[in-house]
Amino acid sequence: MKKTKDNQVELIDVFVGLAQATRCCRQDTAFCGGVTFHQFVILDAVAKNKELKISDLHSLLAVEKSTTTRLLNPLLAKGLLNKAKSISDSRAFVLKLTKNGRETHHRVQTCLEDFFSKVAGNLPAGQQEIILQAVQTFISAIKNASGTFNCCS
Amino acid sequence: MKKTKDNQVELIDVFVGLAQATRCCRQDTAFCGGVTFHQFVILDAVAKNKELKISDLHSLLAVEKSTTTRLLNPLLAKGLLNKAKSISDSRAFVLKLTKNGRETHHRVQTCLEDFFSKVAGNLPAGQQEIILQAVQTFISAIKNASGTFNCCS
DNA sequence: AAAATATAGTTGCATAATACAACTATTATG
DNA sequence: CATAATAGTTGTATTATGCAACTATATTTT
Repeated sequence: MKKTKDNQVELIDVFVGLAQATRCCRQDTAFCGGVTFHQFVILDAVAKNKELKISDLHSLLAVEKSTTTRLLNPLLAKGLLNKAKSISDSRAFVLKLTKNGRETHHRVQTCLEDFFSKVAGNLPAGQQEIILQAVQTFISAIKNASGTFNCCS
Repeated sequence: MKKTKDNQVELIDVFVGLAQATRCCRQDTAFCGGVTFHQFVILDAVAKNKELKISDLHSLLAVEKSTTTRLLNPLLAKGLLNKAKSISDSRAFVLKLTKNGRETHHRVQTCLEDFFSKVAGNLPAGQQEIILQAVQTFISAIKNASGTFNCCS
């Protein structure tokens, strides 16, 4: 029982800490170069995948499909992305970076490098990999727990 | 250069993973027992601290003070918390749990124990502590990086 | 002590994110 | 072919959020 209690106490602190730390990725705040975190995630996904469909973004962003539509809108309006009907499935749309979008993506990526270098530099030397792997393991644990439990639904 | 690039690639994935995993703590979604994550954090902070002032919550929640006011409102309206002028500083208010608030806090805590047990159970046996410490280290690294860099402001 | 400054908290305002439900169009399955 | 499933959009309502302006009180400076 003590053990469980301890786990809980630590875990709530970890969750609070995560909420505090990830505030820098908050949606409405410009992350880098006038682009929000979600917007960069979208640009980056499109940059890394040819033929990325809108439906691929739902799980990446972990939002409802209507939210994906609305997160996409400003990027389309700013002319950073193009939407074209998929040839293999005419319900779907394929996303591409425009020239402007490629430039923006590159610019923001450079900006992020600075931030990520700082984060990495704040980790104990020689332990970066171990720590990042531990964080990934923790992320998986949360996802699996949410899956079966749907996070206290 | 390669190293930096690798760090960035991994870090963006970690940040995306965090955004996905912490979606279960999203503000507007009931976390446990009809209470959102932030609401639980508030209840928990009040439960653990006598004489907790509203201003103590700003940093805990990592939000602007006006947002604290507004996150508090539903809890006050539901009669889970009491607000009383501090005797030591009559600008400030001290928060207390009501009877109802104590019951709710206890109920939600029990609900969270289930979730946290599942999370802990998904971590490799014998490595829970190490992993949680690594996550805490990572959180600190982000916070420090945001501090000097204010997250790409 | 008076004046200037800082802090605690609230409210007006505007905006972003978000989900759910209902809808259209298309594809897949019985 | 009929039914069900999927891709995506839009209407609607709610929550979260920050900034700026404001009141009231406390602290610091002169």
